[in-house]
Amino acid sequence: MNLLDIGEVADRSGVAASALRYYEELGLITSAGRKGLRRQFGPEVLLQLSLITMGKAAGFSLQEVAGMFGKDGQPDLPREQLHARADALEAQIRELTLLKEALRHVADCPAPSHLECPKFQKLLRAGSITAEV
Amino acid sequence: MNLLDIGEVADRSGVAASALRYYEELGLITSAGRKGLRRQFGPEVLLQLSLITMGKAAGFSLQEVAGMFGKDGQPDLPREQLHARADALEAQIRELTLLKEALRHVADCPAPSHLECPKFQKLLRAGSITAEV
DNA sequence: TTGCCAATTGAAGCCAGCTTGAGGTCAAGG
DNA sequence: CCTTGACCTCAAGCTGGCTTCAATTGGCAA
Repeated sequence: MNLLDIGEVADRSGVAASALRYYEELGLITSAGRKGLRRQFGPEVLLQLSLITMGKAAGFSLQEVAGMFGKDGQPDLPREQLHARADALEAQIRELTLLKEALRHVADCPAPSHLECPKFQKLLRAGSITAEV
Repeated sequence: MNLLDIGEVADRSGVAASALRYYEELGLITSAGRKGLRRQFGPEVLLQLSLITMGKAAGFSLQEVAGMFGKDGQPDLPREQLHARADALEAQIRELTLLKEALRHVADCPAPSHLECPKFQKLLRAGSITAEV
């Protein structure tokens, strides 16, 4: 059988064994059984972990990610939520882009105080989050 | 004088007063002085807070934000490092863009199991985040 | 059979980033 | 002058996502 020890899964997925146990506790993954005390994982867990890792990177909490999987690890995805999250990602990407431009500006603009440089202020104000200054 | 009470700053910036005190403790912002016990903030703090908020939204820790922009929005870093930072941001933006596309795909793809959809797998593998499956 | 070493458990600890609470101060308005 | 309420400090608490620890079990190679 191609069942995997937790250490094997940890190595292959890059997720720490302790984290795997934690995920199992939360119900994000399931072990196929035990050999003695030891959990044995089926190979599909690796793909599930990719999804989990991706979901985390996308800004979902583990609870939210858990909500995206049916009991059998089949994704059961709430379209609306996904689009909402994609929108949030887009917003974050915009922020990152602004930040990037701000950094480049600061690196290149010879003005003594950037906070007073109109170009810089414009960048700041472009953030949706920005206070009304 | 146009100095601001902490409550005023909180209102205008949308950042809670307790958070402002915390930021000051960390050295991210500075109060211009005190009136009795009360901190008085100069108006430039609002711009600084924009920067901080933007950095946070972009996923940086407060320490990192502090490193990018010192007080006054003056960077503590030499040009070269700033550009390196900006490059790193660009990479991060590419990652997030992939992620975003993966999310949209999942939201819209009618395949019964995304894990088996080749398009999806390709997206997964495009991310550096993915385990070697 | 023995011994090693990976895996097990439950509880506790850790970090960031604040928030909350208790108890105290003080500037301004009536 | 007195009250009010916004502010102060310091310490403790909270959430999420793990990690670490101590004590124990048991699979597998020799």
